[in-house]
Amino acid sequence: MTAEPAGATPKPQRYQIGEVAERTGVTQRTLRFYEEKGLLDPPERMEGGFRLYSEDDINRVTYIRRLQELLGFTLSEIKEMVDAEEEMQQIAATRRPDLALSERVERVSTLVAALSRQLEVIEHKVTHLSAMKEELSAKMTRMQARREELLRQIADERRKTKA
Amino acid sequence: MTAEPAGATPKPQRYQIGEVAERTGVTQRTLRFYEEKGLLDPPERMEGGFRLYSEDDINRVTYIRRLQELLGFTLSEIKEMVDAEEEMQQIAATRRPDLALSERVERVSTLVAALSRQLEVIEHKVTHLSAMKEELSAKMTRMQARREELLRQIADERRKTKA
DNA sequence: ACTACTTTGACGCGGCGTAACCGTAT
DNA sequence: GATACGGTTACGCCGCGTCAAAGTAG
Repeated sequence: MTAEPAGATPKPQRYQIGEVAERTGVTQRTLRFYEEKGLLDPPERMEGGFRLYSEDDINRVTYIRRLQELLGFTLSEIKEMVDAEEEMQQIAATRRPDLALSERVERVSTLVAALSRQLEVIEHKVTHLSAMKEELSAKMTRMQARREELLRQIADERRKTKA
Repeated sequence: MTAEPAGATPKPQRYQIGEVAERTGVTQRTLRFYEEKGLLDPPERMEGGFRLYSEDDINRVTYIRRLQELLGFTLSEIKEMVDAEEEMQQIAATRRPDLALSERVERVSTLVAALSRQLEVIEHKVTHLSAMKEELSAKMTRMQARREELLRQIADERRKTKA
């Protein structure tokens, strides 16, 4: 019986901190640290106190890491962003679509602002990286040529010594 | 007479730490710190002890910063790279091209290795950034649509109230 | 003699790494 | 009950930011 009884909540998969660390590529220390700083909200625990993370938690971690490593945002900047995102989802889940219409516009707007900030950073980085790439590959070819030249000189040297 | 007397060394431009900081976009603290860590070699000083940087020093700083910010290398990784680069230039300048031929091949090789490492990182970053960009712009359009929708709802609301 | 700039300390902070010591899972 | 894994606490490191107190440049 792997099928769910109709109407039952399909018991959601949970992961211990070690597996989450492996899958996300961060250390356990980092996971606890993010929690401490409010970037991850406190996960469930089992009886003995072991943390149990959900898939959503994992996605959040990879999201945080990308903002950090690829875009270079600080953790406090990232916190603002994930907070905004979270508020959004709560609003989307709430079934009182009325009452706070202008509020909701506000949230969406701040989220759009955050997204466009991120997009700007990305484009900035991509252009600079491309320029750097050109430069480096040019230098690379020069160096390889130089290396060839030196190797030829060494070969000549050896022939002389033989003769 | 702005022309150089024949054979005279055209007095090289030097800059104080403040100007260097401005031009490179780092703080004075950072410049002193890089020097302390051996990333910049100690610049000249004037009588009273003020640092005097050359154009080469400035280029080095911007080079360091790009490796840091765009590629995400640590300062110790960067130190290895600039050290290799420096050795190369010394070898290129030295007018005893013989004697250390195999040595020179070694240096060039390590430099090529460093360059290809950098290129790898660049390509890795560019692909991930592009993917992220697609994702974000998709989300962006969704959010903007949502915003429009909400604004329309608000307009409707107002018409009702009026009526 | 003024003002702007620079010097060397020294402490602080963000973002974790790394034990240490103890409790939990299986 | 042995072995692997996780919990908290605490100190350390990197890459600087930020005074503070004193000296130099022009």
